[in-house]
Amino acid sequence: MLMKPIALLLQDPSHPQAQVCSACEVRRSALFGALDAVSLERIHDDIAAPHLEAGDRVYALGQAGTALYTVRSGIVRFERVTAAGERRIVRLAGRGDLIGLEALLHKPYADDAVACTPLQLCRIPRLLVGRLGQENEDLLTEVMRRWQRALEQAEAWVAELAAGPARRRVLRLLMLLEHHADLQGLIWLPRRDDMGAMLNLTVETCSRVVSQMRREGILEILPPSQARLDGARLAAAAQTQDAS
Amino acid sequence: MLMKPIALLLQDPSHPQAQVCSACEVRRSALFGALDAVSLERIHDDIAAPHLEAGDRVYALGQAGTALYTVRSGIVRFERVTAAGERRIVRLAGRGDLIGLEALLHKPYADDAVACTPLQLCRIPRLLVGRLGQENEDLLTEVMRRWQRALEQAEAWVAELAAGPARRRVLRLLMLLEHHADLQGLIWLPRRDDMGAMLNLTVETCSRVVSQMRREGILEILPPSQARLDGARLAAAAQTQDAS
DNA sequence: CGAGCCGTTGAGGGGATTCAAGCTCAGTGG
DNA sequence: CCACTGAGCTTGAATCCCCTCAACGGCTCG
Repeated sequence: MLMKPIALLLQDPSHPQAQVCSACEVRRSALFGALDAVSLERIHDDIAAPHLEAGDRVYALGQAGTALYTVRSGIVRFERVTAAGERRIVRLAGRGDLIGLEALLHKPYADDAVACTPLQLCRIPRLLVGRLGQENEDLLTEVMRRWQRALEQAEAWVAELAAGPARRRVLRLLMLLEHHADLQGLIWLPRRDDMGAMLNLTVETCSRVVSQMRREGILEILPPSQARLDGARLAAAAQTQDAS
Repeated sequence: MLMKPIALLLQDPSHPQAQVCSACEVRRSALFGALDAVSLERIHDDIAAPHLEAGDRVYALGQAGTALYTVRSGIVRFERVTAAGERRIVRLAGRGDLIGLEALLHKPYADDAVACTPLQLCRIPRLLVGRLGQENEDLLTEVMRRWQRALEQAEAWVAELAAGPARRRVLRLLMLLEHHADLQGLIWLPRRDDMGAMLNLTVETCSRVVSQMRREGILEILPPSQARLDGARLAAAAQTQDAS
């Protein structure tokens, strides 16, 4: 059978998902960046692209997961309730990240995954990855890369965000959020209680520290839930903080 | 070619490592538990079984890793230095755990890995896993399972050990160490400064809390660096702590 | 316009840190 | 044999940072 040229294939209206995938701005960094166009063709029908609002839940802890998700835009937080009954946010995922990997292992999800901002996802059924993985070595390597990435982020969270004085924790969080800034250079500024759940601080302390930084010109608050950072002052403040 | 019976194969003195592997007490839970005896035969020559003392380093952050390790006995800690220059322990690994997974991806190690107790390891060259992985689907699944396990442990660390009052953090740490208890029911009791690096507390605070728990009969300190836990009192103390 | 959510600010108290001193114990050498 | 030493652990006292409790303001929405 003759194979169509890739350009035509990806514009074929009989493969509506083809256009989404080929146009996907995160394809280079996304899971299926490891696939060639021919492999890509076969998967279009299986992928949905749900859209969520801030606060919506992607999946729930304990749920028997049958899919993973690529984050095309927006930020996802992973949270769980501690043995002491407190809500804690243990990690964030952003554009290009692959979440819900545990579904591949037929394990229930290990956390609640919640949208922090409006969210564009690609829903990838577990079986699809299993099928492709048998033929395509690179795909499995790519999956393992994502696992390692998540692990490193979780460890960095322990080291950088869970320790030190309140001001330093907030500074480090802002530096992390800076990496998820949108095209206009705006960051998502979490609600104070979410900050608290991330940094292990109270709402009041978060509010005080953020307000202080606003007065110092480190950030400019732009409702709703956004802010513009002054990178230079932020870096300077972090420097000062770490020196002490 | 005729295959030898497994029992003979594994006792074959021409495969000295065969005896170690077949007798390995962690084989059921170890990486190569996914392999059959025939596959197992081929790998013996490639595996070394180093022995380390407490304080020795398994590998260093940034090192270009060419091997992963199975922990046959003992406890390993993963530590890194924060941007603020403080040493932080971000995770532990114990018997049956597979460490240094990032070597599979040709990435440098993400942390320092240090022996907390005398340590028996199996050193598994990266190339060996790559070779076996191409033939054996289950092996790769098993590797991914380890990755997920490490991720869940890191997230649990954030949620349970990095938050709450000092007494609760120490209680939770003891409950974690309880899972790594040896045959006599003794746990590894970290030095106070290591506890501090795990729980984000000062040496003095750790000392005060541990001493208090010793007076309460929750634990009995047995130098060097060991202790016997009173499981019931520990659980009761944790219960009380979480209720508040 | 009142209700409710979210953020902010103040005052007071508490738990961890800081600073400091003394303790135990193993190793060393006179 | 024992004084000496240093590392690790413990304890005390003072300080400080964050938490708790409380009140208030801005905003959205019914």
